[in-house]
Amino acid sequence: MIGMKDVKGADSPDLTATATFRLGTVGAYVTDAYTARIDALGFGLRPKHVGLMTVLAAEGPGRSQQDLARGLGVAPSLVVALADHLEGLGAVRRERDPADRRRQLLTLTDEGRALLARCAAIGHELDEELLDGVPRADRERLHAVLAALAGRFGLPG
Amino acid sequence: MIGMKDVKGADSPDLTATATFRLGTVGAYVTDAYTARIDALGFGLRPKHVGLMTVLAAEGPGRSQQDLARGLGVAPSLVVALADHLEGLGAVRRERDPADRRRQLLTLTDEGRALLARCAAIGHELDEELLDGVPRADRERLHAVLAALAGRFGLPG
DNA sequence: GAAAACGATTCATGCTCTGAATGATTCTCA
DNA sequence: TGAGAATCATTCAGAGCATGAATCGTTTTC
Repeated sequence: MIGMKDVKGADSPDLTATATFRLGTVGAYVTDAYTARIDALGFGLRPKHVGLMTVLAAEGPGRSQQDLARGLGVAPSLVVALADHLEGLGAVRRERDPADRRRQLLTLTDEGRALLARCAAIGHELDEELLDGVPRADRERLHAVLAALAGRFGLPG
Repeated sequence: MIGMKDVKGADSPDLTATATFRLGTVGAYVTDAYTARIDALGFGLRPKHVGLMTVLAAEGPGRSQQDLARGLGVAPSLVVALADHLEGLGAVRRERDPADRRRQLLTLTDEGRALLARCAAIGHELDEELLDGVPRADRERLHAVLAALAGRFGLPG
């Protein structure tokens, strides 16, 4: 039976054998699951809100919205909406930069840090469920490769 | 300096340390890159079109649109639009099931197979570029883990 | 043979995101 | 110094993708 599926012609390249395909489908699935979890918190949070808080926590306080937009890879106008919502939750503070009053400096508040911590905890819970049964060595290698790729692509984190 | 970042309180759980976060961001990045490539083909193809062709190729001809919708995890009405477009390209054939004339049986044409092959080739090219420099052993392990997860989640492929 | 169930299709709508236009502030440099 | 270019945040209209309800034809059930 070996080779039977090739009877009709040359071996067709299999898309499902690519990392591109697997990363895309698995990534979308995981993101959907995560979206549902943070939505259940009831604060109207979407992954991009968490992303914004994450870069805010990572790159220290006092980033302009322009910086954030670049860091997140989104349009500046979207950062406005994200920041509006987070500000409404008290998770983020907006202050005009005294040195350049065009800029809005965003800072994560203590409440924001607490909220981000909850979102991070949800991520860890989800990891446990999704990767249940995957050997620790495999998990670590997966994480190492993904982190390396993220760094190469200039992704946040 | 060790532990300095914890000065202000308990060690905050780090979202960027989760597979959830990494799979989400890296997956979205890779999907964007792939979307741009297949778009450059000029056939108006989006990842879901390729997904539809992929399950059609994998699960043999003669699937109803209802089946496909379940397999892809999308609403049946979306399959209509996807199939419309692919039919317009000559990549897919629509035939009423003689045994149940409510059903539309979708079949990948030879042209469809050729188109899918091109899309798969693009995926492999992208793999080469994105994973350039990643050791073969790591690539294989990455793929194995992702394939296992995809199977567990019931994803196509 | 009537009613319920099922499949495909259309359509209106929601959601996310973008890019252009606007207003305020700062920078450039003649 | 002062006029025009550049920069930042914001608003707003609109594109694009996906969904769910309504509809029509077909089949199943009893």
